Amino acid sequence: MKGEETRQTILDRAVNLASTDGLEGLTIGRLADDLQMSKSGLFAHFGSKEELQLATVEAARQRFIEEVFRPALAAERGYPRLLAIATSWIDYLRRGVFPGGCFFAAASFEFDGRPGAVRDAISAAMDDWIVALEKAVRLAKEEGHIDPGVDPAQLAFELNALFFGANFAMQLRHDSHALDRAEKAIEARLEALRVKSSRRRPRARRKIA
Amino acid sequence: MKGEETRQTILDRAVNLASTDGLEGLTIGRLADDLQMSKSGLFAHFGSKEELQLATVEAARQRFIEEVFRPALAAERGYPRLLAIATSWIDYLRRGVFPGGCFFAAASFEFDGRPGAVRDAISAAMDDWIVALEKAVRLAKEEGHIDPGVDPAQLAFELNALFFGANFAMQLRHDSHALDRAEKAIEARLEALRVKSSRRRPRARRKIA
DNA sequence: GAAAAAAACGAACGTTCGTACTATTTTGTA
DNA sequence: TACAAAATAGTACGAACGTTCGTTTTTTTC
Repeated sequence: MKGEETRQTILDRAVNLASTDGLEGLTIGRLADDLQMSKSGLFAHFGSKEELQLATVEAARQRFIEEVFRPALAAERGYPRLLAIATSWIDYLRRGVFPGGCFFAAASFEFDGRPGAVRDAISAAMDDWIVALEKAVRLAKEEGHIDPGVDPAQLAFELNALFFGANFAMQLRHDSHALDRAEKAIEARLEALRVKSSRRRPRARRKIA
Repeated sequence: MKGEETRQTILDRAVNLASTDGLEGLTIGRLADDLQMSKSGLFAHFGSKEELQLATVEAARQRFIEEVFRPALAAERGYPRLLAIATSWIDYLRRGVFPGGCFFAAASFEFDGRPGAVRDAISAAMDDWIVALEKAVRLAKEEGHIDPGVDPAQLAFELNALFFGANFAMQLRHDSHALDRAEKAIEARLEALRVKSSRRRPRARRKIA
């Protein structure tokens, strides 16, 4: 059982390293040096560079879910949860959960041009995330909390774009207002769609444009 | 004068390669093979990998200005030009000016975690771009075309975020609606800020929040 | 068209990459 | 505590990395 423990330690470090230097910049030799273990010993845990990368993506996914998604699920379904997810994302960047900013933002832009299993894994993870965002929007609609005319895919697209914009402004430009700007934009966008009615309208049906 | 010509050929190819594989993934050997010239012959043009990367960033910047910014300057100052810049960006992605999507989106996320001259160059280029966006917003305000309460930095941030979001959805997710969504979001955002008055109000003064 | 300058080449350097083997140490269990 | 199994280390490999150097080819200039 020692193996699994070591594996987790390796992946923890790998995720951090990859978030700053990229999944390609993540190298077995450097990772081993960093953890003060032998290249071959580390290598044996994964069998190939690609497997290490895949495991790293999965580990990052777990961390992301734990740090961003799970906490937001505590908020009650509908508008509160939608807002909670968005602010949770901003907060996750603020807390510096990954030292290089958002792991998946970096990974997405690094691998969007190359084929292969790693790219597929990143793509699948991001699909899950976007779908989760869309679902949150849909639930808010069904609860009658937001304008029934809202297109979940469109709103999810815009929210996700603001996340990337925040990551960019913070990490590359060191813009200290980056998170404030993103928060402001998100809140304005969501607030504008909000239905003020005190009457609940669950099961609202309407085909979106 | 043959040298300069070759240099340009190299950089053209380098920019394309880097837009898909990244500036670190761009390797002198592969680039030389690609152009059917010797590693050393190519190398001599730049003297170091870093200089090649810097020259590549600069070449990409020229291309970006030529393909995105310059055409938009044809639109008359104020709201039309602001909208032109935004739609020009979308169109530049649609035309596939860089084979791997937006060069600067990729470069920004690749280098936002590493120090050095290359990162600085990318950062400077993006600064110019953001400042240009802000200026377009400011001019639209001064022309009285949009709500005088608009914060140029905030709006530039949001527009840029939508660009990145479009690039992400298109390149990684192969979402065929990516550009439509971005366009829709941009137009909605700008249209909402628009001042419908037929009366021109140049020199509108108002401190923004 | 000869001489000078610039550009491109080919081979080799030392280093690091991912990976393959075998040996050694550590761990869990009978 | 002995023994099997699992985990880690050590060594070596071929390939590719960025870089250097001396030579050859091409271009420019007089």
